Amino acid sequence: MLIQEKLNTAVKKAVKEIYQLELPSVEIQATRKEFEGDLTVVIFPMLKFIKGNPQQIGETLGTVLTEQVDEVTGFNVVKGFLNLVIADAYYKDSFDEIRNISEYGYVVPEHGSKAVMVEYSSPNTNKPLHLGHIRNNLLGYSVAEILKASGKRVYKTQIINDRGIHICKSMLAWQRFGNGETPESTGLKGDKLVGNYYVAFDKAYKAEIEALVSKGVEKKDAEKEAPILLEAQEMLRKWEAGEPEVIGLWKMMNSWVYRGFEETYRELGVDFDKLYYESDTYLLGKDVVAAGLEKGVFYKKEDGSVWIDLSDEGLDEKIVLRADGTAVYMTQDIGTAIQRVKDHPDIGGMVYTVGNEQDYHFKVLFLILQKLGFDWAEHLYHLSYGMVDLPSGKMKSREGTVVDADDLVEEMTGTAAEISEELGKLEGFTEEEKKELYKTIGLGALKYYILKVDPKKRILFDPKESIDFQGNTGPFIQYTYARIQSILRKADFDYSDTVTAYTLHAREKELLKLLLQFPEIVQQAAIQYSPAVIANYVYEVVKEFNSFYQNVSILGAELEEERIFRVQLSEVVSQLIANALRLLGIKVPERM
RNA sequence: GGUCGAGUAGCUCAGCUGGAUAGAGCAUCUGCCUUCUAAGCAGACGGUCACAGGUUCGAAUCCUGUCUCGAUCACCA
Repeated sequence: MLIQEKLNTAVKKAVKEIYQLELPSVEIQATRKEFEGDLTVVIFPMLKFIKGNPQQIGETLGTVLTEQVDEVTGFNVVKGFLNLVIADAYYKDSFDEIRNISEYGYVVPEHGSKAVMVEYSSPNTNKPLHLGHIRNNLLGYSVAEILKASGKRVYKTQIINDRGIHICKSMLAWQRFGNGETPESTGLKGDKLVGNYYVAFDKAYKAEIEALVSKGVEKKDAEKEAPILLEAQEMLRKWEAGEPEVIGLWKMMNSWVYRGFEETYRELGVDFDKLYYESDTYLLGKDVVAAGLEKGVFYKKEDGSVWIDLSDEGLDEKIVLRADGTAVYMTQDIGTAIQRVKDHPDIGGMVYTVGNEQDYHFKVLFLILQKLGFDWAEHLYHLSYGMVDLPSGKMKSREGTVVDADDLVEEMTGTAAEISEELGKLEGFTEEEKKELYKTIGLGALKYYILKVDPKKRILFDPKESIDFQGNTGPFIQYTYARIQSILRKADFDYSDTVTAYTLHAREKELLKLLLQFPEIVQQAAIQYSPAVIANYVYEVVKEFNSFYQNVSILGAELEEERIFRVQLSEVVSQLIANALRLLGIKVPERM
């Protein structure tokens, strides 16, 4: 049993015996470093029930707890805080337990439990991925891993926006200006090539608008009448009609993009269990709307369009089907959600990793699904995150003001290489191994940089100020892992046996306290859908370990039991680092 | 205008289910590599927790109002 729970009951029991009172709760927290003790019972909240001065109550309770709870070996009272000293043995015994758990902190999902589907990435197939997508991918992937570790079964998915007017724009531009270029003929990554034509379209479109305006057409009208836009719209109609030539072009260009995306995902280390394509799902949802009409969830306006009234929930009316019977975005999302549960009947909830610009959309979507009466609709979560902005403002693909995902990864890898070579600790590494290591470190820096920030905060990314490799960073944490591996390689004695009757060094005790928190941290991160919780925790552990490492001799300790225990402790810390970083999608190096 | 989110050290961020003197990193400055990897350690400097009220024994944290920034309120996705 955790000592906190034990203290909780002991305090309640003591209060009952001494004051004849039932305490509803007891507040126990970690003792602050500047005071002596390990755990602190806060007396103040009890004053509502117990009359008296906090100092005295503290003294009384401290005496009783020391007598009745084996683990409590001493206490002191400062103002209304009862600081308890917990026996080394408690921490030491707990350590010996977790030492033998292979994935300490992780919970194995129960067989037959409900699954969560986590959606992330969901790109358009007309342009390459950029820094905004990176945040989305890293967040979604990490939250999926965290949910898994917290004991949930998880499906990772994305919906690929592979159709629509924006796709037709790049298709049309390629048809017009492409001269038959392919990724093979140009040596360009497929998504980059297609993205270039999306930009080319925009350029041509703007030129046409300007030409029209100079002929005296109003700008607003010009934007609607530009021939190239009309042609793109016509192409979309042809696509919807299934015209073979357009479909062929569409398939070809999308396949280029997919190959490009796959490469980026592989580099980033994210993956998916199931892919959905908008071209398959964009017609879904209409039958659900019909059913909802019958149930009275929706209503029809005179022009035939279908709406839902959410004014009772403080929202507006929202259209769910156009007058001509075609679907809107909302219709699709309703249909897709239902389709997903049809495909995976074990789904009990879903997480949508989508930027905060769509907060309203998801609020409405979830309400609609609830009103339609699906039981899983109670467990939908919009993992909303802030935009990644540049000092110059928003990233815009059309205007080329984006930080390209591949470029950024390459840059980070390059920086990692520079620093590594400067430090020159990689004797005996093959070129291949070095490349692998640089990627591990570069990605570690990037991923940690993005994930340590609370998802809902926006990130201002300044390309000129490169991401740090020192301090509260991914590489620092990786470095600590590598350091420990070095110790383990050098520990040429048998350290498998449990050390008994050991007096903990103050820094060892601090480390053990932190280690014991990990399972709770994983749960907290899952409840809050926040990789930042993991990131901040692992940083704290690593800082504490480095302090220990620098101030306490491990392999050079005088006593054999010290050497053994400290190597064991180091090993457990390194496993914890690896397990925590895995939840962030960050790899650990054996050397660096 | 309505709604939602953010505002903490020069910069980037923790802390937010109320608890002790608000913590880290970067930057600046001081020490520490003949001892387990100095991407490190030890320390210094740095704060009107946007502002004003309120609740409380106690508020960065909860409530109200104000200000600033962002998003959103489309038969776009």
